[in-house]
Amino acid sequence: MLIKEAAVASGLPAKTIRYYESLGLIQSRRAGNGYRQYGTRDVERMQFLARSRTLGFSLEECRSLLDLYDDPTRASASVNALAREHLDELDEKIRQLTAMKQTLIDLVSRCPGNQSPDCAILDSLAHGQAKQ
Amino acid sequence: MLIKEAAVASGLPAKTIRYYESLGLIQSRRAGNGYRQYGTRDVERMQFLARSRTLGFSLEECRSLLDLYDDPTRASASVNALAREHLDELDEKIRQLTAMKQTLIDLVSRCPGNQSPDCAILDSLAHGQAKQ
DNA sequence: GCTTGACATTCCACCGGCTGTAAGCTCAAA
DNA sequence: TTTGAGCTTACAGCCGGTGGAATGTCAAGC
Repeated sequence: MLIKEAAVASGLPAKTIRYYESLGLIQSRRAGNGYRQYGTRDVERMQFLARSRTLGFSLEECRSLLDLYDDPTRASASVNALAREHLDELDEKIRQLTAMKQTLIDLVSRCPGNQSPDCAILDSLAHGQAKQ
Repeated sequence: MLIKEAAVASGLPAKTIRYYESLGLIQSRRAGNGYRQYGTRDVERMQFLARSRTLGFSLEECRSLLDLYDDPTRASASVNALAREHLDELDEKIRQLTAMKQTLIDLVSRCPGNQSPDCAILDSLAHGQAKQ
């Protein structure tokens, strides 16, 4: 199949498939006219990448996951460790975003939100009085 | 004061101060030798930006916040609306990351994490069986 | 046979928010 | 006078794509 069909089948934009190939995450055969040609295995690989990205793995992590997937002698402990590390990264991001959110909720609650110029949000940004 | 002192005082790296100036978020006077010279007001502006960034506002949102800060005829409702929009963005990001986290927790719990190659994480990435 | 339109190709630029590096200028201290 | 720190500009790179230009290929319709 051609790239567009593979794109539809995998959920990755054609542009992204070419980009992933340039990074060595995907290979392709070429037809006589230079067009990329894909089979079921290729689409499965694309879906693997799409799902990994959906879980927030970086492309380098995706590369490691694909390497493990391709290696029949892998230990599931390796995959597990990679996933746990990513879980830690997710936790840290969630923690940071939640801290931002809480501070902002507090500020918004103390800003009258009317026609007056007085605003706890700007005061806090200007003078660092995030709390009280 | 010179850029390094302003950097220490504001918490922004000197490089970032120059970058913000290139975007028009900060202005600077120049001494005869071409060196940037900053005063207390400039450092306060940098701190304003640093705090806004800490809360996750984009640089364009920071620009709007600074514009409002500079405008004595502003309505706090404008600031409030900007903050609430950002709060929505934060909520959405947290929601996505939490969804990733939950899926990953589930997968990790079903991966033995031993020397065997069988792994629920890879199975799920390969065949989409995220649940069960 | 010719045109049209939907595909395909490569290559380069851009997004945000910096960060690193290189080449060169300025200045105070030893 | 020379060193070394600090300043300047300009360009490249990071991540994960996305957009666009210029060009090539192919099947269908006239």
